[in-house]
Amino acid sequence: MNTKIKVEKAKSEKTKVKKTKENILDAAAALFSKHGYNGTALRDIADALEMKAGSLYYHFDSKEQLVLEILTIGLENIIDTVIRRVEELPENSSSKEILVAAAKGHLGALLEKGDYTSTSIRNYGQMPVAVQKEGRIIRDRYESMWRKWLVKAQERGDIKASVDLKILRLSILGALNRTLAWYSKKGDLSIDEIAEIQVGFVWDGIATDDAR
Amino acid sequence: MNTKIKVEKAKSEKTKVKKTKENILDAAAALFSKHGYNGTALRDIADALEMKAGSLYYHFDSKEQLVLEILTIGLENIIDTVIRRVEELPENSSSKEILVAAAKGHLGALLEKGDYTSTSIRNYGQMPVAVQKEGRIIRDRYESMWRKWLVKAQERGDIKASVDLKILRLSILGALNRTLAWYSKKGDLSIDEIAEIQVGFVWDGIATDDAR
DNA sequence: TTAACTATTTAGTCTACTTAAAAAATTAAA
DNA sequence: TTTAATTTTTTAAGTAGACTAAATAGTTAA
Repeated sequence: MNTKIKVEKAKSEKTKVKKTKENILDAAAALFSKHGYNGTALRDIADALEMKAGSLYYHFDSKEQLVLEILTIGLENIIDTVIRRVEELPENSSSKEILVAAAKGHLGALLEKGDYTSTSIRNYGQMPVAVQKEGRIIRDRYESMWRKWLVKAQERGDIKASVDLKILRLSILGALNRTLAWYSKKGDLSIDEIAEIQVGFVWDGIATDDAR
Repeated sequence: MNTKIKVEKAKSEKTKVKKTKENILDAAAALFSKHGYNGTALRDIADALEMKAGSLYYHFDSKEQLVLEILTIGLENIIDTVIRRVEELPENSSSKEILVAAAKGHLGALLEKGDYTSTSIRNYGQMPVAVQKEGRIIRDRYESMWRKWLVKAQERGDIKASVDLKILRLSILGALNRTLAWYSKKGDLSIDEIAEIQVGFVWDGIATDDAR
């Protein structure tokens, strides 16, 4: 078989087909983000690209698979952002600094990234159950990063030995994710400030010395 | 006009019509809870009651309105449970005790109530946007109860003056709601214990004295 | 018994996802 | 360049599910 030519062909094809697929993903992400999963018909996506709805099926098996790809890209995006923020820290950073950096990355990705991330988070609940299940796999990978940071902090003696790290992790992420529901750019607090405040609550506690 | 008779008639009708409507709500809540909003066809609901799908429209204007009624009942359920738990406390309870009781009520309603509550929470994201918007009105009423408790605690000097109560409230509820995603009856912790732990994190803080 | 009202069914419309076959466009080979 | 093969898009029809209007059945009041 003429492998050389085959590879050449594959390469030139790829750039073209891939481009179309990318365009579809972009248009879909933008529409899902604005009108939700159920509020966006394949027709709408096709219209935005001056195609017919049926044509989308050459590139995707179903609407479900289409949104799954968007979800995956969006979630990877969050993971990358958080990792970067933590890696940017100096070597000798404190446990609290690491958690704050991770929280800032998490909120930043959630609140100010583009259509893919926003579709992934805001419309997660609307997606078909099968898609949500796939998303959970990526999320688990993400959460294990947090698990690592928390274990390290406890081993260092910075987090009380009595603290249940699993519940802690889920509490922190639950609190951070909830921010999506109320954050507004017009508010007087920046995303970084909100992250710092939320980690601060759980790190230092909110009670006065009298009340403990 | 013969008002007397009209009222009489209305009364006897009501019990009968209301019964049918109630049956529809019950069947729908059970199915939504199990298969989700989009995963449940009106056909399925009608089948469960040995009716035809079209008949449902005599009792409800739309699928949307049907799920809205279920959502409302479920949310009211949570509010009632939380209020009851807090009112059961002795007069002189501490701020922390009040918050813990509210958290227990919140988690209890979320995790162990019936189909209405579980539909309201688990499928909230799947519901039509208009329904979610309605739900938000009730949720706001609920959150203002929390606001009240927190303000009181801060006025008493039990919560640090520097704490932003709005962010605190949203953090706590975010953390509690997230429990729905991971709680399992088979776990070794009871619902009350989880509530106590989560409030404990934010009340006392997780850091060791060394790390602050 | 009849008239009015209540409740349910039937039959069909509409929208949106999906599929299969046909057509068009592109690429490779002769 | 022409032909053949392959890729991509469109067309047209199929299906499912929400919804509607008209017909029918059942119930209550006079």
